[in-house]
Amino acid sequence: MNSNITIYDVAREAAVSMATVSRVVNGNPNVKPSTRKKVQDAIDQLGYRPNAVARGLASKKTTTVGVIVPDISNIFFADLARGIEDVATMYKYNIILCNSDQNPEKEIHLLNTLLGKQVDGIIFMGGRLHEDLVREFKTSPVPIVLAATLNQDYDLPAVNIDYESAAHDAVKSLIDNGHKRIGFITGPLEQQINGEKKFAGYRSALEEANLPFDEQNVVLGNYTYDSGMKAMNQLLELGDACPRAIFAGTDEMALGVIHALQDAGHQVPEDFEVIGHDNTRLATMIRPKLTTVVQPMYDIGAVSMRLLTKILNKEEIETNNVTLPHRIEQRDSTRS
Amino acid sequence: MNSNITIYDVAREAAVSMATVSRVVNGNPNVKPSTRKKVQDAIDQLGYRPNAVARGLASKKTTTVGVIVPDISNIFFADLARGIEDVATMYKYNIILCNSDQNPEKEIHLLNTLLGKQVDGIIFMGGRLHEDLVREFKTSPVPIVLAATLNQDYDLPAVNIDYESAAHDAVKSLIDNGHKRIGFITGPLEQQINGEKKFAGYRSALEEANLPFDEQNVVLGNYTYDSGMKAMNQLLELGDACPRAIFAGTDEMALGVIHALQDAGHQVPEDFEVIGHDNTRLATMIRPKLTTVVQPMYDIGAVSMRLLTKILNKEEIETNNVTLPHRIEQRDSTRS
DNA sequence: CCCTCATTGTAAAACGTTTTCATTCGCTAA
DNA sequence: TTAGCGAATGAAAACGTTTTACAATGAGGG
Repeated sequence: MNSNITIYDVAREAAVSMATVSRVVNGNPNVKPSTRKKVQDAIDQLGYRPNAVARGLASKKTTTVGVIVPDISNIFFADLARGIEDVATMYKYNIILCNSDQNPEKEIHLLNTLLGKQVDGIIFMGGRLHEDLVREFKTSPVPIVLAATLNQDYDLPAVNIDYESAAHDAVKSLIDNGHKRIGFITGPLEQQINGEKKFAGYRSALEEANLPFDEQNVVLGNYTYDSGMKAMNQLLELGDACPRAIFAGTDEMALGVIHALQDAGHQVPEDFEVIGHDNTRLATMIRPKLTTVVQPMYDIGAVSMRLLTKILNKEEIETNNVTLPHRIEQRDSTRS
Repeated sequence: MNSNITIYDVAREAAVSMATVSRVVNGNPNVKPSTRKKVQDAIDQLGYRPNAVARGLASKKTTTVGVIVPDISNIFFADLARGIEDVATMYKYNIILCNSDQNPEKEIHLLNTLLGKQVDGIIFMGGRLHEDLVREFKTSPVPIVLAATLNQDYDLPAVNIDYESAAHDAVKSLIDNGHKRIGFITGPLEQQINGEKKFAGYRSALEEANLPFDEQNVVLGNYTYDSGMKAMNQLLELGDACPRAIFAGTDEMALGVIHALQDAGHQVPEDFEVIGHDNTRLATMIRPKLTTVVQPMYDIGAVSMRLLTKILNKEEIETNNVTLPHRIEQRDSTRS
């Protein structure tokens, strides 16, 4: 257990060279079984624990990957992180976790810190990729994969779902239920996923059904419960023109929407239908249970990490840009 | 930006020795301003980025701490992690995050992995401390602090709230509202916090009010929403003997309780009063909003990390065992 | 003008591994 | 018997820092 036992002590104890000890520790097959045993015994007896830092210096591999997320206390990113961690563990990697708060300067700073720590790779998640960041990514000495994050040119490894088509499907399901006016509560438009993809999906579904686009049906939030409530209340002020079907960009906002409606004396789904996005655990913790687009965050995390290991192991890779399937989970906040 | 620039390259570029470069990088004052500038220029021009692994080997400090939590995807631990990370950043540490799933073998394995990686310290959270683990903790070469985790002998650094008194207060508030029978839905009793502390608080509040303890009013759950529903439904089967006031061990279970009641056609707080524990974000995402004991997870994380830095810096420490204040947040699931 | 001492810089030894290359050993085949 | 060969082992050089011990330089006091 003592931590000042070095490979050299083991070598002396087992009467071999440190190279041989190293071979045993690393499972190198070129060791005679009898010496292997001798060394293993010495290791057990001394309680030797290899120093990963020294190992990292000598081998230039740290078996550690950096993970940058906006905010781990958000259930959404926490799920992602768990997916990453699980497959990291599977491949014997550890995770250095960092919160960026979506702050571009902090993102760059964190990237540099991680590179300084010689991580073997990085998984990044953020709403918007500042061009400085992309430049740094492209010159990075270690591979970087984007999780649930789009980059303009699709030239970085990334794992996403098809946000446009997901939004399209959600809005279409509302239209199919007979709605002519659909409310859309989304996150900041400068984030590509909201501003381009989800928004495009919303519009294309309207167009497809020959419904007019009306700017006042679109309200911006910041992903939170409160912003969802606020957005819905704003919509409610439209009076008769208020859409009776709402597509919210996150589950948390959808909960806010539902509660805003209930607080105003409306029934969901009888008077208003609402559909969320992400399928976090929250979705089943509300009455009525929330119909939502499932974005499999855990899977995105897991697949991102798997993709990273493939790159690290130089395995054959079909595509750098993987798109995971989405679907709509029908629950009780919409009429089926 | 190139990562194969070493301190030696900088030294050559600036025409000084590597020791001087090291001094500049580490802010050692014994460097003439003019040389400092010369070195800094070389660093900037070459895009030198110190290798933290080499630094760690030479200095025996990695500015990295390990964090072991049961499951980061649980909103509760995620909050804790954020608290830890924030003050870690403040003190220039990074976090290696690990999920233990409360599995004793995994906990020991993770501990050893972290020690192998030469972390400067560890923050641990887990429901139950297996004695093997405690033994390892006590012989650890680096300091370990427990976050929201009790250990039998209170001889390890730890940050908690007074769970017994918190539970007592919660139950008492229910009694003060006129209830004679109080339901208690808690987590696994082998976890000290549930089995000893919260339970003791529950009983002492009853005793204080001269109310009888009735075993059938206590139901075990596993912290989740579903287990909360199930537990409440079990209580409901008591018919007329069913307690009309419930103290749930976590917010998530409390949500389950409320929904179980509502699904059965009861009104909260008119027919039943419910009080939760933790004050996670969930508490305000339900109707009625949840009255709950606030256990400040973010603060516990932050204070744990601060305590760890104090130990690492050998700062003066009042007490190894800090108890943070708790309080009850009155909302709408109880009558005030 | 010499001596001493503080200041600044240098050289080199850690730190604990992995890895390269050479060497030894034990056999087999000639 | 011995040359030849592959497998097993060892010696020592990296890896990129920090740190220690010391040398050189320069300033100030006598």
